[in-house]
Amino acid sequence: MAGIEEVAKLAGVSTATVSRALSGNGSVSQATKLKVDAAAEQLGYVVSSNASSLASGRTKNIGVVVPFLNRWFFSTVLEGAQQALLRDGYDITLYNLAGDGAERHSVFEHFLLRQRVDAVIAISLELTADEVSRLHRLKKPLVGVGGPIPGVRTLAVDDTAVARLATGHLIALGHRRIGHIGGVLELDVDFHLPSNRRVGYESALRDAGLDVDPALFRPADFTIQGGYQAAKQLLGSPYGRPSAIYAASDEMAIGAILAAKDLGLSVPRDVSIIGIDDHDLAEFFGLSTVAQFPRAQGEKAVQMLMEELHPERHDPVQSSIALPFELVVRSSTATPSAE
Amino acid sequence: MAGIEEVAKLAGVSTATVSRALSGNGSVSQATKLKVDAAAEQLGYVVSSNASSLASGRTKNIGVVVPFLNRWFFSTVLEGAQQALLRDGYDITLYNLAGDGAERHSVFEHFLLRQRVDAVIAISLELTADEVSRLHRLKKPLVGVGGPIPGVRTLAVDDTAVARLATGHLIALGHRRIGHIGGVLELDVDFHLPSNRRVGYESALRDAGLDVDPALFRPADFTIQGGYQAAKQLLGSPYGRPSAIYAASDEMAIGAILAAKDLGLSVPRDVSIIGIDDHDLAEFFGLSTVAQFPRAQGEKAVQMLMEELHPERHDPVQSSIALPFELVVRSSTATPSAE
DNA sequence: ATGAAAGCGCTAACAT
DNA sequence: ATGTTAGCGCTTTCAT
Repeated sequence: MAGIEEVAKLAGVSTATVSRALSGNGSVSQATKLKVDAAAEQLGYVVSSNASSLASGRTKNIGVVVPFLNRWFFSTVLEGAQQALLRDGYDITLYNLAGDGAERHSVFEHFLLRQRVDAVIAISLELTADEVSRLHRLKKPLVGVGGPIPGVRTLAVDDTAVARLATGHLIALGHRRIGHIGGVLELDVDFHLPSNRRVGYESALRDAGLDVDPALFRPADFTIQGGYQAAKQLLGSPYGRPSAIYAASDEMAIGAILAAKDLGLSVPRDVSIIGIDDHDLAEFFGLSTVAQFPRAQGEKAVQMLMEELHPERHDPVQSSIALPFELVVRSSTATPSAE
Repeated sequence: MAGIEEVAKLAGVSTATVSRALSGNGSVSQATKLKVDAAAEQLGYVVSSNASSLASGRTKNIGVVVPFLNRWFFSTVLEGAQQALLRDGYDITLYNLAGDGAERHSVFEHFLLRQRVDAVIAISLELTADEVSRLHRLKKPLVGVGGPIPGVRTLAVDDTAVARLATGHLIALGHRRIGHIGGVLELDVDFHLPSNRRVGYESALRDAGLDVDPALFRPADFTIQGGYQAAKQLLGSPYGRPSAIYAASDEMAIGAILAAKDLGLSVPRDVSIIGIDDHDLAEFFGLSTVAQFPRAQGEKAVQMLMEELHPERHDPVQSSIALPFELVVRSSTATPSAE
């Protein structure tokens, strides 16, 4: 393990100059920079992040906190963030809050606060006021993705508008009885999106002069399984069967498609189905959906943090950003067939 | 940010004693330990990981390298590892090698070597000899999960045996024409499992005195989509249609189930299908499979690293471990129907 | 543009 | 069992 001193010796300069040359902070002549780079290269020198962090107070490391890893949305945001950070020379330290409150507590008490990170990205996590204020007190920039955190800059699609768009699509096709598979309320206190996605649905119905029928709502857990079961119940009833279903996530929508098939119903002839997300599998299932772009969300979160961490290098921070979303019509939605 | 000095002052001891009391290294009387703990608690003191790492040479941080994040196997291993590490007070720094070689190169050149980690877990990644030797030179323990790395302790199920078990199950049911959906060879140089899973299939066939018919093999990319397309081709042919399909992953097997349905074939009456993994969705689809336990694999990888990092605290290292796997019979496999 | 030197906040000998 | 002290390997003033 070559140290900075050896590089300095080989390049014939002081360690201070090596540090400046390699980090880009402070001015170094073109000529010496070249010498230093060559020496570092030759020795295979890599800075010790610990020594560097200790001396500078910067860790070049971002903490990312997620509630789950094995869900498409989270892992995709994470991937986007990771790639953006890699470009800026940052590492990611991952905190997975799956599990009980004890785990969560320990993450905050002992891990995040260890000064191992320069900033934190919280994905779909509603942090408590206490957790937020601790981070603030440490002057760690914090940005949320996909879930509103009070007092924190958050990157999230307008869930109500998204829901209205999905529902509106069905209404525009002529559907009048539109079922909704939404989130379980008890589950996932961290999510507000289930209720927002329901609010948008209801407002779209009302705007179209349609009644909101509570019998047409089924809660589920955002999984394919959950969507399947909810859809079976919705579609099983011979009387009030909806001609269309709007599910609050693509995974649940896919479950609904499978349920319809198993009931012998044809999609979209007998029932139209739309989801939200544009999940990897949506295309395969021909699922109409409202796309959000989690990978881009991850990248944008990084960009926001970089602006806070390096104000000099960036244009002024835009405090609030409207995230894009987009209706994607595939083959799971169509005009309702004549009764 | 309270420092160790303030804690020492408050507790009325030296910083060395605080360090010992809090870390558990070195001996401290019960009484002073209590005092120190109280003082630290009162001040909200948390050690600076950088200062600690710099002084001790230990980072309490493990690097985890994965090729993808949004695949069930990887994220599940990662989750298992994360949870195990949390218990031991370790953080995870995540390196995602998705993307091109440049990214991979930069991960190794500049990230892993920054001395930010005490050890590395490589998931389903075949590291080059050069990459391995660099890690070795740095004396960083390295363990692989799910993919064989030459010269490195690897945790992996015996893929050949697993494949033989899956195929054997079909043979035992009486199937004679057994198709196989396996990995694309060009894709994923990092995986050897596709070929091992094919070798096991072929050897099971031969053991049973059955011919290996190359027409019954289709490559796919380990996704549901890929499995669907491969299965359509396998099942579409009216002549040589296999009575059973063994897919090298559950995701591909699920694709095969969907393909069978779309072709109007009933599973398992017209065709039996088995996969490998015991994916989250396997139960939902009634998929018979050979379960491996990725979460446990992640935990075990951590355990191995801990044994290397803290030999004193652990029983002697078992160098090689046979990982468990288990046939799970659900409703996608059955005796072939009479011709 | 470059160098000298004082820390960054801890840990680990070494003493006692 | 506890204190003293010398670093760990850098970055960053402050000079020049």
